[in-house]
Amino acid sequence: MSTSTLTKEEAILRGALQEFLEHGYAGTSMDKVASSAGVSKATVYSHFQDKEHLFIALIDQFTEQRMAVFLGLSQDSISENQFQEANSTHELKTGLKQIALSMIHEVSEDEFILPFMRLLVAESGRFPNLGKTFLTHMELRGLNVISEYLSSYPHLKLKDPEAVARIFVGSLVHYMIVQEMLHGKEVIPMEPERLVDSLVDLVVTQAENKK
Amino acid sequence: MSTSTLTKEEAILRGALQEFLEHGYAGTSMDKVASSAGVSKATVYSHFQDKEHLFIALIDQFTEQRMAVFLGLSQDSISENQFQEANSTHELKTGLKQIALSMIHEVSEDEFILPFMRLLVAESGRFPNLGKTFLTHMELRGLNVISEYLSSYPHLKLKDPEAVARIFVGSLVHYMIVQEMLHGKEVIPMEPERLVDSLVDLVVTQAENKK
DNA sequence: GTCTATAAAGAGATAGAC
DNA sequence: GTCTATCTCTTTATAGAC
Repeated sequence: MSTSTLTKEEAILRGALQEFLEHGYAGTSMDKVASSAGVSKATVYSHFQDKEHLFIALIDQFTEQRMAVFLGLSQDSISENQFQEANSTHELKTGLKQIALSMIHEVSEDEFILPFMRLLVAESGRFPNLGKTFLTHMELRGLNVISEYLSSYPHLKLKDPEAVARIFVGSLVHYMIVQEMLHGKEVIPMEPERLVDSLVDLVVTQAENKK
Repeated sequence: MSTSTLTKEEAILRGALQEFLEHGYAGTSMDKVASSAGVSKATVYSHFQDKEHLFIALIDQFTEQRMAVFLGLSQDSISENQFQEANSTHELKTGLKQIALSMIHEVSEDEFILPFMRLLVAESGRFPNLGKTFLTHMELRGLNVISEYLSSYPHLKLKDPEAVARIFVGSLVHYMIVQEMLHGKEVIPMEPERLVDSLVDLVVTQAENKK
């Protein structure tokens, strides 16, 4: 899909994405959005009531897009792991490790995710629905994927798979917030494998011992 | 310490704290800082070069203050738990649970921590030193406290206590980000005890099984 | 140091021509 | 729908009096 086929509205949303992700809500001017989109400011206002509506429309669109991508990915992850259904703890470990590393990989590959999360955290105080929408559409789905994956292994009799899913996802998200968003790589470095190995160990070890 | 004994500079920093925490960096005007501090704008500029320097000075001061409080707290936590040095896994569980719950409690008690973390995440892209300072002065210390606490229990032969400390702290921080900052309480609720119990179980269970 | 007043630039939003 | 030009208010920052 080339730039020349963009409608004005798509161009505006694309320009808005770039500006809002880079400068935040208050730090973004409608002038910059317009010039980044290659249209006039009046055109922006002919498509979107005001700055706030543009912002919300942008976040909604972005969340929806990412959700589609994410759903595709998690489908893949599940089916990749489902043909290994011999359910040894070794395979569970491999599966969990793969899921964790691919989560980390996906975030470092995608140039938009980190600034988007930054914006989400920054503005969910003033725009509470931003956080809620993200959580119900993205986070909850991610938690369910992990939770069901954990529950599907009979050896792993977890008391509370939903809570463990939060721990699993939370450890990884926090790791990325610290390492990437707060520049922890430079001041408190830790290789992804170290975190992931310990995480998978904590979740799976008890199953090994009960064997 | 009453308001009347504040120097102008202290008053400015206090006003700046309120405004920046509530409206973010770009969303805060020097006019509002001045009026919130009860001084004129020119006075603000006589103490601080410009908005950026004021902001950085504020964050540094706040980080230093909190660090002092935090160091006091973690001293307490450690000594509270050190007289229980009979090191049964039951006591380890109790100690970890207490640490986790007091972390969560502390955050919900303190009206400044959440907005501060929001601001930190929001602005550490444009001000990388914000994140780095926070991590070296606060996060790293917190991780070390947990890490040393974990290492101090002989039954718990963790391969990598530092990584486990990240998982421990990360799960809790992520939980608070989701529940409090992104308003997860209202859309994907989960009681603190559920998370903490599972977390402590994951960390300690393997020690129980090796007993 | 501290104030009032103001300069100079940038912001959100709209009018009016095409 | 789309543009240029503009209105109006707010912003950062400073000049000058006390």
